[in-house]
Amino acid sequence: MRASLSRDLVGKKFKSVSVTNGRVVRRHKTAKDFRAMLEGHSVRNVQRLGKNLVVGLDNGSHLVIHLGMSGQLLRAKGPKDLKPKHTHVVFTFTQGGELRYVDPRTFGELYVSKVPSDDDPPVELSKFARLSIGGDGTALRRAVPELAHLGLDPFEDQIGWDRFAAILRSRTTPLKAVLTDQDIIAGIGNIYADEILFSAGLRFDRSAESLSTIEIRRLHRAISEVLTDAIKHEGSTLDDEQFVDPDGKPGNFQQFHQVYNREGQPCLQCRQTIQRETVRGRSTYYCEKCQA
DNA sequence: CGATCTACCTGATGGC
DNA sequence: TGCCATCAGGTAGATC
Repeated sequence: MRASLSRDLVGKKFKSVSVTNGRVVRRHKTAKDFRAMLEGHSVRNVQRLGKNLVVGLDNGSHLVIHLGMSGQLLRAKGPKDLKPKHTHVVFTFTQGGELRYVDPRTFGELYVSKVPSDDDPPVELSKFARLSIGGDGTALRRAVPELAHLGLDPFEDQIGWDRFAAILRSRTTPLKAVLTDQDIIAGIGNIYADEILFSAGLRFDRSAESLSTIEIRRLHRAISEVLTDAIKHEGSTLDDEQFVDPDGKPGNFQQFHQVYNREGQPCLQCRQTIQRETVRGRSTYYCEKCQA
């Protein structure tokens, strides 16, 4: 998503922004306020931190977009292109073309983070983000304080497996809860948590502190490996075709899922039947033979 | 402090 | 045909 938007948006200027469902800009007092912070400004870059897309503007402010469960960003040629149901925001560019935000469940949101000012108190990084030893994540958090609470981003922050070990050692929480806690590691959701745990050969309900050094290194490796693969195959689109890129194109990584959405099917490693369990209201898929 | 629950929404699907 | 329950990529904020 980030790469596709970057190719498309950099250098374009927001001509007008229309908001037809104020809920998706709920951080702003009014939709008008949101519009005013964008109109007349051009896009400098498109970055990402965790699950947030961060569109940098020419005045130093940032448009942040989180797709939630059902959000889509879709390119359109112009206003005569048929608008999908649940189109809540339309960005029109002076160079022509539109970008629409579509979101049936409205769990996603968009907001413009103010230009950082010198009189602002210094941004307080999250406990885990402070462990980063490099990357662009820290600069991004300072530029967008709303994202400072996020934990380590597997690509935007650098962290060795030894520091990763320190994060796990301090917690009795089940592994899956650690992986999906955005304030610890940013960017992993329900699908990728299950795929990462399978790749690492670890059960979702193992206590984080119970991992041996070898297991910690396997998990550390699995996080980058699974996410790198998923990005290479442009993400996971399930049967309802909800996740699509800005051209409406679905991803392909679902074809490579080892466990997610494969209840009752044979494990691709050992032929054992994949199990599904509901944990805190969400599905968890795993192989009881490959994951210990 | 950390861990856990709830509410926020619409739509698809399946049983009766 | 309708009615009801269940499930779906997420997380802020309340509460334990």
